[in-house]
Amino acid sequence: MSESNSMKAQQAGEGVALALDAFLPYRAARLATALSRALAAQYEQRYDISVAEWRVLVHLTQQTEISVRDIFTRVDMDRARVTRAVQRLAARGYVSKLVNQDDRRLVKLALTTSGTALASELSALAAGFEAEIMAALPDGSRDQLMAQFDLIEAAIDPSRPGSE
Amino acid sequence: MSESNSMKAQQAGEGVALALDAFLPYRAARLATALSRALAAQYEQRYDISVAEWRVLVHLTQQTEISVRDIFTRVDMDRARVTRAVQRLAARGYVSKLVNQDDRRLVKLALTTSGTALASELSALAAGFEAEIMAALPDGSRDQLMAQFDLIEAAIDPSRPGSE
DNA sequence: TCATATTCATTTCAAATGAAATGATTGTCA
DNA sequence: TGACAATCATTTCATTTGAAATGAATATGA
Repeated sequence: MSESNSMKAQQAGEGVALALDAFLPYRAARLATALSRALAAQYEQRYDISVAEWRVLVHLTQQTEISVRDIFTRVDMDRARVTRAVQRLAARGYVSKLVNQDDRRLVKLALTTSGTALASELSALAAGFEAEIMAALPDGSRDQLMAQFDLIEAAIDPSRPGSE
Repeated sequence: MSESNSMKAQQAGEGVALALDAFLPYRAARLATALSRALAAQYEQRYDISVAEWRVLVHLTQQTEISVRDIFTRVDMDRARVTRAVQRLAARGYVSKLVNQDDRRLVKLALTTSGTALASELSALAAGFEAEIMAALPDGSRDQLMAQFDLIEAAIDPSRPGSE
């Protein structure tokens, strides 16, 4: 209320003022947390499921008879985080956990019947959530976004080239 | 040893298999952590700066004489997280922390001389990092991405309409 | 075959996180 | 004016996180 507005941008470091609002890593982080929070708000209380658990469930929807390692390499979570998410899901009967008899170090995860049902509900919820957002974007935006994301990820880590 | 492999994909939930690799919230989260990690790898050890500290520094580059609240509302961090980042930065002499005399509940943050220097180095580093990535994308991708991000954020939270 | 290295999943432990409590200050309104 | 509500920064405390340690199983190589 009394700051002389003449010295507003004085200290701003001359030439090197990074435009934070147009800085990709910052914007990507902001976008991701906004999406994650909004989506989680729809299932966290209703189903008492955490983000990590959600990811494991949905991943098991895609491939079953899978190990902890398969998940955390593919889903970008810590090994410990996956282990703990699986523990909670198994304790509640959504996921079955058997020892892989071909390699007894590995765990063989799969959805149970109720886990399959839950995953279906969650998937439908998620698809609806995303559809609402996508409706605000021009046609073809999803493909465009995914293509751009692929390129960026490839540029960051050349050893993880797009597919597989 | 006992699972008949004839029941491989049986459990996969029929119709509702969400395509995780094309699911926006998941891809945004993956992208954001990949970017954050790759960037942080460039400054964390070299300057001993955390992600939260980096954000506060860069934010102070844009506007000075600012409060904790100004930062955490704009930069999408917890109040406590901002407070702690500021504490560490102040302890190392990068940020000055004064009481705002017009409203003594508020804190008046600003970069010190060495803080300005550090922020400049970090900004240059970040700009270079981003430029490398952007070089892998078609021209105009940044504007396109930012426009799409704006639309998505607006769709998520209509009360936070793009600018301001 | 046996010793060693490697690969998993899990656990441990210290650090980070965030929701709620606290203390200090300012705003509101009777 | 004075009581009460609201706002701000910080602290507290319980939970979450992830790096490293652990234990179990398999691979490798002498």
